[in-house]
Amino acid sequence: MVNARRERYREETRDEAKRIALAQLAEHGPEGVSVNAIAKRMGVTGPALYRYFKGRDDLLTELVRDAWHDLADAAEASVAASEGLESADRTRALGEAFRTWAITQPHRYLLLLGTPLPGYHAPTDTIAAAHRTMSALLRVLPPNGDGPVESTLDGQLRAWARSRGEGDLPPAVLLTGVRAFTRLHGVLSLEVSGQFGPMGIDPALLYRAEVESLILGDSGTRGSTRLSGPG
Amino acid sequence: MVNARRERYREETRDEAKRIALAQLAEHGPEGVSVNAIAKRMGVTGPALYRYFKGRDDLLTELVRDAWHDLADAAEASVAASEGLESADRTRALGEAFRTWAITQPHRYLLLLGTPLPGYHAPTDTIAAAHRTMSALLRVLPPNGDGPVESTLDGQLRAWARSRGEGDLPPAVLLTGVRAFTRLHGVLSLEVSGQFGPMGIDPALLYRAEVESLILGDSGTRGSTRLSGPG
DNA sequence: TAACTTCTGTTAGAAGTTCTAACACAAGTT
DNA sequence: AACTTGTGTTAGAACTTCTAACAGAAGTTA
Repeated sequence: MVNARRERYREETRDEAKRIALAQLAEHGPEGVSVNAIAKRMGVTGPALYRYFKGRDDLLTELVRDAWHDLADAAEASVAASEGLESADRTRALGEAFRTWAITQPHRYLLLLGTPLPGYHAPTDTIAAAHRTMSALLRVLPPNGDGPVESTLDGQLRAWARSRGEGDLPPAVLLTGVRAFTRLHGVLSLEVSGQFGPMGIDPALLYRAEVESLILGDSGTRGSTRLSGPG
Repeated sequence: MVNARRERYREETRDEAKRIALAQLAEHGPEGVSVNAIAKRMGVTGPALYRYFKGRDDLLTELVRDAWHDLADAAEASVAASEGLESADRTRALGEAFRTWAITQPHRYLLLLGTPLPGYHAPTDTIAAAHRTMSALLRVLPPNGDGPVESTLDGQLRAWARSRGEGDLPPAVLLTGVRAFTRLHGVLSLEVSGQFGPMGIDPALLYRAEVESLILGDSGTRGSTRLSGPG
């Protein structure tokens, strides 16, 4: 039988370590997350932390896991809060929520979607959390996708939808969702990695322009099926 | 007076070190680039390499610099090769060239546009190389941007164009270029970091869909000026 | 040719890192 | 009270970056 007090203490210790790791991540980047340094800040010696994490990789994987869940929670919260509004405003709300989540903790966003960690492989519950985020997006986007989709892609989208238990959604809608994500990520990714800095362009304006184009649906869902040149 | 033979040897040594560093980067990621290991593979001791690079950061900065120049060269080569073709086909060609460059050396793409290196600051010639890439894009994209642009963004785009000696291009065209880049990067970034793997969706199809939407110009350059919701 | 300077390599070592092994002791269970 | 489990310690191996001091080769100059 497991002791509850010990279990609670263990969880608190793990949380404290992760909190400090997150601070290190923000300050020095992924390479700067040091088990030894975390332990020192906690007032214990380095090897003590190996009772709580298998190693550095395990600790980082945990941070990735937590971040995905946190992002999914934020997305779902936005969708819940915008219930009753029209699709355009719900999309704007989710778009802002997504961007806010990203730019208030750029290091975390990059942990999820930047350069992958060397030996990292996503645990299944992390993939599920990523799916939650995508589902939130699909729930608010205007249903502009209703045309036929190029056949290869059509099959892949159907298979993907089935695997996540949303086999009822038409491929065109799924495609709209995926493309919406890649477009928003395109701007956010460059913003959080500081690429717009030297350009003097406000990424918020670019980002909102993308959001509006998603709402207008003039974003090539028609053209998306044309995969080769004319003629 | 500088000795030419020594200078040449020095350059060769630097190149060899960078070649090995690139191999390490591909195999073990940015964290796996080790000065010591590079030296060992070259048949010298670790400290010897410090005659050629100030340190690890200096070496990595060099890799970033080279990669930007290489990418710009590839973009310009594509633009030169497609001369005479119509805009749509030139855009397709450049799009494919960009993607090919990225997916044949994902680690290098991520070095440029993934998680930034801790203490990295772009040298001026690197920024110039990035500008070359953008200029190539602007040269082939269809001139769909001719409407008015939201005033704040308009000013920022004008200033940006002036700073790179292309003050004659209208802001709407510049905006089209920037947004084209963010969209293509959105797909590529997720592809090279392996995010589409578990989804079972072929990123090439998504990427080409984005390219086609850029060609059709239905990508929200009209909607781009609407930065807030309707009334 | 001899002397001097510069370049390129060496070894030694400081200060880090991750992580394992062996040990000490407290906490919880039987 | 005896036993098991959890949590911490120190010691140490095998790495890392990077500096300091020294050795010798290469190139320059008198």
